Amino acid sequence: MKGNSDFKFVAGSQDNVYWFLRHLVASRYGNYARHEEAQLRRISDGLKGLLRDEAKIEDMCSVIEDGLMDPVPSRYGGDISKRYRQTEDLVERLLRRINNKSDVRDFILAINAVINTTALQNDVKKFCSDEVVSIIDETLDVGSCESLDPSLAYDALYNVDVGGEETQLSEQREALVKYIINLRGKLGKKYDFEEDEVIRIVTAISQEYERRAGQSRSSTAGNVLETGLQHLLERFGLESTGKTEHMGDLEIDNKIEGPEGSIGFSCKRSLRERFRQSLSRQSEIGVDQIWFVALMMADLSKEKIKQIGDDGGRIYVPRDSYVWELYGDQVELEEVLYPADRFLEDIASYTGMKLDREPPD
DNA sequence: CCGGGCTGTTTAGGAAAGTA
DNA sequence: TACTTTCCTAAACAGCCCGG
Repeated sequence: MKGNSDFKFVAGSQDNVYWFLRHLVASRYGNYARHEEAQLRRISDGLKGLLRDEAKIEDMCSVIEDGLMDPVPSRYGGDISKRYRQTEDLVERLLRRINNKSDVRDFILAINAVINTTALQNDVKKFCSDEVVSIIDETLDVGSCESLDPSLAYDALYNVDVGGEETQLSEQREALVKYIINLRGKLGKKYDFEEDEVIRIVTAISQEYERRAGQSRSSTAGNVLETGLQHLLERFGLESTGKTEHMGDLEIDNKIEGPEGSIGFSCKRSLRERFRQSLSRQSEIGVDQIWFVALMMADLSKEKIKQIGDDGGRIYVPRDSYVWELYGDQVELEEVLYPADRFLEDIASYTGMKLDREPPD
């Protein structure tokens, strides 16, 4: 523990690279790798010099501590800055693992790895609005059909979701595989590591990379659906705000205001506990109803559907889903549960707008 | 097995601070 | 004053875990 006690937990060094990576990225330590890449390079160069000169370990630790703290402003708004406190914690966690020269070498390896994998993450081709638009247009058969079919709207969103998942994951994996192949060669030749040491380092990097990559996939998935819904509405000439709105803890992804009614939309892959945020507050956001589009049936319990209905919302599910098969004809759910192929036409009739089925030139 | 309650990393966007 | 940068918070979930 940090503090005055004499007890010190002595960590094993075999997972050094993993922990160094983890700490350099952790948000509780200020996400140092994202904010101070250039400084990490300087620290790494400095340490390499000290290793060559056979400097004392204490001097290397000072270089690490001073180097990490140096670019971080200590005060903010008359108080100690949050980043400064986070960086102090980072230094403490790193230094307790650095006791000899091979720990320093591991730290240098971790700095290189974190800089390289951050670059990989940034360079990976994102599944962006161009791809969303083309998958939706292909599903609707825009270009070859004489009249757009609104019943394909849900299929289009579903295809976007599946395509996004596939694309993003395989791009991220491809980048990692290339990097690891290259690194593995270097670790064997340049550093003379044993095979099991190489594997410990390579898996540390992979494990940490996936932790970050997975989080970012989750982030972009929501955006992809929002983009998809907006494009669908545009294709069928339904004018919408196209932007998410926050009213305190309440969020909707899109909004349509027609002459006869207004709808707030909430697109979700799955419907977890947060959907309640959007409900029973329609008036605050200035819409008559909130409609949900959920792609995954997995956690759509009857209780949840009822709750959406009690708050005057609707949810659209595909006709060939088990949810529709079981609940589709239940009188108590008829005001809340609707088949997905009616989604766009229901929007038009509820808001008093007209669907434009004309394919673009 | 389920659902509630929580993780961590990401992004967006607002407030505060810095600069021309 | 107007613009830019920095700091910080909120919210999302191609998530996670565990008690009843």
